[in-house]
Amino acid sequence: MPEDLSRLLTDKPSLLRPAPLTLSLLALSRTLHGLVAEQLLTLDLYPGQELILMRLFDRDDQIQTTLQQSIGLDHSTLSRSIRRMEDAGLVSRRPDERDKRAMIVSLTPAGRTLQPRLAEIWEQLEALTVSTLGQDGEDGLLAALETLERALAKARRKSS
Amino acid sequence: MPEDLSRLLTDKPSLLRPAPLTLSLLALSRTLHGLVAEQLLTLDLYPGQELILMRLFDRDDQIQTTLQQSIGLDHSTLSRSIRRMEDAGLVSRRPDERDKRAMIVSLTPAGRTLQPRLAEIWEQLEALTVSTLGQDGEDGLLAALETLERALAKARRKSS
DNA sequence: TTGAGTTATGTGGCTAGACAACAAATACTG
DNA sequence: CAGTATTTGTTGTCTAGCCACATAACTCAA
Repeated sequence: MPEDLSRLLTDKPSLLRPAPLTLSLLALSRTLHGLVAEQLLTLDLYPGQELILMRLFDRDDQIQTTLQQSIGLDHSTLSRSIRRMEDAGLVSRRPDERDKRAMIVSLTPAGRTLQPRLAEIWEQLEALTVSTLGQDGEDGLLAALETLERALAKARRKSS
Repeated sequence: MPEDLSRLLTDKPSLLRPAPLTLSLLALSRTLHGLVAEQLLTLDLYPGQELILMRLFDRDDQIQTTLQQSIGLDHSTLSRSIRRMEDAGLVSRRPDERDKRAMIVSLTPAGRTLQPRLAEIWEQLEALTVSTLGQDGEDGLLAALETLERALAKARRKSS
């Protein structure tokens, strides 16, 4: 194994050195995404599919567009993801009787099976972060993250 | 415009309610990614390409594998991204004389042009986050994020 | 020197995600 | 009521990113 691994990890691009917070956020974002993807793969899920499942856990039999709006991804992304989840046997689709354009997405028993296992993943992640930071540090971080998220979301809306 | 937008935004999946920190991190991660992608697109860059450019800004004429190791993406991802950047005229590639397997990636003048514009994007992002949090809150958040990132990276290494 | 192992890169195939174009059904409006 | 506009969903095409496999070149040891 390369013993200069730590050197590589701390070797950050100099363009990002004047932006330490942005750099940290980007690094954390990437690591988190990889970690989540890794955990989801143990359930044969791909990133993004868990968002659909969690919405259906809360309320089953939803119109595709309703799911799309609550999740915030593009409708074309949802269309394809849901089709793959249908192929995988996690959800089923049927046309709405009243609005023949709409498709109602429902959980299958196999899809519902994933609920406790998904909950376990989030529990483990939360336990890991909380134990890393300590309960006190966690509260402050949580507030800061939420403030930041709102500000960034606002900034994104403005520029679009 | 839908006036229940705020309701939708605060309508979080109940599975993630017991994991508020994880939820915040995921939400922030997604928003940040979208915001960065949006900014990069103004430079005709796609997410991930800026990582390659920043490494080349720091040190030009790098072997592809060296770039890959410092960035941490899969070599196949780098291979394709660099080829597209070559097509776009941002970098050039030539085989190494000594090691005929290796490809040396170099910035073109057009690629170097992006350095100040990329720096500007990071500056704006940093200014946005700092102004949102305040200088004091920023320091604490920065420390927490770095601690978290290390812990998550470690957790990911362990499980793989 | 010859042959096995390693390394550097590329390619095929899968996923997510965005945008654009389109069809079908519904809603609205003159 | 007829025609237009909006909504819903699908598909095509681009990007990133991963894994698995293949190829060429280098390294090292017998």
